[in-house]
Amino acid sequence: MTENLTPTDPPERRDFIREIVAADVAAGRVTAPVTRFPPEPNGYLHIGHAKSICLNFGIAQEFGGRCNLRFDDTNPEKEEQEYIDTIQRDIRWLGFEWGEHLHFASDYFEQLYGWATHLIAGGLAYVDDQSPDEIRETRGTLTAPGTDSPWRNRSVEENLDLFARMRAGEFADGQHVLRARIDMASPNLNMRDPTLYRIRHATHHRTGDAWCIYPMYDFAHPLKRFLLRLVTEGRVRGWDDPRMPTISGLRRRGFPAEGIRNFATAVGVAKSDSTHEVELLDHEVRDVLNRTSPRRFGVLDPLKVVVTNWPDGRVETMDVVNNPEDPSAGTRGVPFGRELWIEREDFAEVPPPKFFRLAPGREVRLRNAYFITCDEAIKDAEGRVVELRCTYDPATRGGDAPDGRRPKATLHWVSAAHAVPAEVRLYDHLFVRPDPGADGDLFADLNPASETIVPEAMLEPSLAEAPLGQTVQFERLGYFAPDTDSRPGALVFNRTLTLKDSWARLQARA
RNA sequence: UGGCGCGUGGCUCAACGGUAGAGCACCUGACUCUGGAUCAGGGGGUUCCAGGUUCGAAUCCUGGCGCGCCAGCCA
Repeated sequence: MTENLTPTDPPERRDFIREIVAADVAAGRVTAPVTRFPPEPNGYLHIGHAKSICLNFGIAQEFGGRCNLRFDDTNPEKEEQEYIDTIQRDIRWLGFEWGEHLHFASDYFEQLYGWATHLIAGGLAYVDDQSPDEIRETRGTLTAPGTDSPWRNRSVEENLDLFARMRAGEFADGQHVLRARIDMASPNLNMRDPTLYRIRHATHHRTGDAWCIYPMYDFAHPLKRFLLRLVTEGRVRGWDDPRMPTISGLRRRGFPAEGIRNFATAVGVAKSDSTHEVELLDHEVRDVLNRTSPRRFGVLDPLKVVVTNWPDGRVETMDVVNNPEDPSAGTRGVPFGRELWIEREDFAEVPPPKFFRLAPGREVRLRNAYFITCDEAIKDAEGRVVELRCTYDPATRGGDAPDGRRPKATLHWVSAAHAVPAEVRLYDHLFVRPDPGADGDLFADLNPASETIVPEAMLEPSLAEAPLGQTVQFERLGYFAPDTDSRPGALVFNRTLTLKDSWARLQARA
């Protein structure tokens, strides 16, 4: 037997569900809660599932109980083994474990069938011969009651016989259906004799052809179809596209599991349906990444700098801190030479007010390297700046001046002779509005600029073997993660998130 | 012209009959070898409206108004 989970510290404030569980435990009604996460294996898990996973597994953990993973696989036409595998991988990646408590609704088909038989025997269910259209027409409307099916009052014996023959495969799809006998006039549409079983001659991914009738379930889940369409119609790179709000997509984009868990905690549990600003997720993710991600230098839009007083061919290795938030992360060597790449937007020929970076005649610090002063900007025939001629101050090695002078800006840089090129993919919101599809056409709201490809960014050489799963910070730019498309010699990075940028905000206001 | 759920700062939510709070966002200052991070401070609410119960109502009651979900042989 798998042991129950070890209790962890409960969150500071309890939501109403945890209140109920705590009260039940205190009153001795239960010793340890058993929760469940019941996905249907018809797609990839998304951020909404992540919240549910954190809730159910989280409660189990906090109270020393356990959480069952139960697949609701009752629709053979939409479900696939691939989804079962990826769902399990995603839950584990988030940091949760169900041990041996893995279940499938399909394991209980026989039991479910038995219950259905009992309902029939008790007069609570009947076999209906109406067509789907007829059933819809007789269900009534929001304001008008439905009407009884002509088959509603069959004898128990006849119902039992028909239901057994449904199972035996004597009928075609749609010929019969098993319905609960409740109230066709109920103001609650869900109570107007809901369908319990339908005939589906299809091969189930687990039970094969053992069954041709399948039970119905009564949840509702708006997102699924929505994401599926994006995938099947080729609007994104797949279920794990970094723009997709799936767990696999967030992981590929570089979001850490801890950030997603913290988000789930932060949004808490409300009784009503809730939506949340993406900013909150971003905030939690930045909070984790700021503490944990190694710093690296990468230039997205390279501008050549030639250090004219630097001897040709000379290379120095600068000692650069890996993470100022975490001294134990140590330092690394980064080569520095006569020719460098800096970010094009870090130079302005005519600097606007409050622009602190490089400009003709101005001195800046190259992070953990030297101070440089721009002497000249070289332009091509169209007047575009193509190269900067600068001089460095040998006394400022490491980034500090003996005379104590402090430049107003510190720039990231990459040695041109050692740089490794990489494709970098920048992401923006998948949709141009928070309620995509509200006007009826989901695809009309797709953001055409949700992905921008930078074909040749220049990265420091240590990034040449960036391992998958490691999100790094490109200093001053944001967080980046190697994409699954990345190969040695053909690196691909995803921008996870930008850093907050008060200069960009200033510009946006102007 | 039905059922269920819900209306609290810009956003998402707390407050469970006893001084309306938090996080995010925003603004200001300090600090800084990332215009990042961090720290300190600040602006912001007739709790949808109208009645009622109560010493006291965001909270309970009544009636409005508004929003969401529900009419698959999907889950």
